[in-house]
Amino acid sequence: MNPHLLEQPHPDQLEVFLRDQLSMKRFVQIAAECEIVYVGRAASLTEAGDYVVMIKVDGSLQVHGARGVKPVNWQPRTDNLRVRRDEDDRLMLMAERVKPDELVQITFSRVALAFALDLRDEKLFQLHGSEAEMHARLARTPEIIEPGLRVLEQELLIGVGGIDLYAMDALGRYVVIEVKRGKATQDAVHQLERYVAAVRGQVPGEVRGILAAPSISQPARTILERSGLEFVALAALPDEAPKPEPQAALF
Amino acid sequence: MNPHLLEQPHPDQLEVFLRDQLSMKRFVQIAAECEIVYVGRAASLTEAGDYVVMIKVDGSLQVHGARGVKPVNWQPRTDNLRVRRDEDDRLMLMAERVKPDELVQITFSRVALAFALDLRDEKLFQLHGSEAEMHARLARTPEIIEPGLRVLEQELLIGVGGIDLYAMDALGRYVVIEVKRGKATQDAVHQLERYVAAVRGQVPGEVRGILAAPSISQPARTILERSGLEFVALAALPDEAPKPEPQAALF
DNA sequence: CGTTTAATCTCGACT
DNA sequence: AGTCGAGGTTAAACG
Repeated sequence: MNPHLLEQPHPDQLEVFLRDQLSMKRFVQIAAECEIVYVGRAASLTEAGDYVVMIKVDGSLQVHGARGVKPVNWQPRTDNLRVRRDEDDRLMLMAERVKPDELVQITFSRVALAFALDLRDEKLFQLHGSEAEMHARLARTPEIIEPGLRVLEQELLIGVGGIDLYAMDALGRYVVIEVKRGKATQDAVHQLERYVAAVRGQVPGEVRGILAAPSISQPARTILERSGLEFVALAALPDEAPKPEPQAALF
Repeated sequence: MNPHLLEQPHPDQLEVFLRDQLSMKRFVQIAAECEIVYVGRAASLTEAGDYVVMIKVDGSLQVHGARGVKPVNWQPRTDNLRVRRDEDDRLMLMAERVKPDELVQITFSRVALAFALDLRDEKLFQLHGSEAEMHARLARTPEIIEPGLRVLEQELLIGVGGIDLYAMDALGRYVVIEVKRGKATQDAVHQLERYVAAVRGQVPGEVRGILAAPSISQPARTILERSGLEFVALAALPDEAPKPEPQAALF
């Protein structure tokens, strides 16, 4: 990874370092006292304090505070990354984005640590338990939802979105199925309503709407029943990975 | 910030370092070749590769790859953070959460850099342009939406959610207003529909529904008009912060 | 390019 | 503790 490291660098030193390392598109971090200004979709102002700035090889920038997974400020896709000095000769880093028009501007006061790394690109990443996997499983075994159900389409695109599963029941009625991997909310009911309405405008006869999820919130159930739609509880998928034995906890 | 720094530490050295620094609840980072396993709401597996692990004072953990604002793996509120050795004597870090039951497990192979910092807690952070601010502004000056409008309630809670603004128009009709800070989508229309339906069940007479946003998507406008609801375009708030002059871009 | 949807969404507020 | 809704959501997929 070949780290390049600076401890308590002078601003001149850090300026050269940032220009070099960022133009080489290396992974760069700066731990420093700084203040941050953001202007764009919204606007934010952060008093001078301790933050860790992370700039990745794709130009994405994030500023982390002491707590939480979410950065205090960020820029997902920077178009222009600039280093300059302000009127008091403090070093500034500016991350600009064109669309939407946004700017994150960091002014460094005391810098504790800066480093750059060759972070080789990410390796294979596998995720299991996504909603897409649930669709596939239900399409293979639709009897989980209801006996006699035949799946006609998966991810059927209509004008207003995509129907997770489009099926026909044992009595020959069309069935629109919306699948959720977690507890179904009112939003999910609205999605289903929209899809059912769209299908009713397309095909003759009765159209059923089924929300399939591990569980459903009470308000969601209320509006679901009021709309004449149905809920089917899906059993949670069993976890296969065994947990390692407990150890002394650090906290 | 008093950084404590290790370059290419031996696993024994890193183990002691992690136990010490994490029990002191300092901000800790490790840049290393490692593999990551996650099991919980979903499950993921990452091949050995270069990642940067960040552990904050609140126990939150995130593992960053070469690209993107989002971490590859994370744990927002860790209940137990443990360090142990695997059967091949490689150092492992485990971040466990009880509710929901989740585990992120990192196995380190080659460690390039590790450090700990005293990251003093975050200073004042001000955000402007939130939806809450828009509510307040519209409640103060409802004539922006329509002449003769009187706001009766802000954030009125009904069974199925909260009405942003509840008002009465010049003709004495109740008006339900849903405010969005960005372009209004179909979801926003559904929310408004839900609130209007709830109010119609409570009060006599006509009830209007207004979606107030800077703009609206075409599909949203279609379903809005089909439901007999209205859209009012809000002028965007002017940006006050002036942009600094352009400089040579790094990329 | 706009729109839609999923996400291990996170995070805060409120019942 | 559960639920809802905002978010500078991010990011991917699709027309």
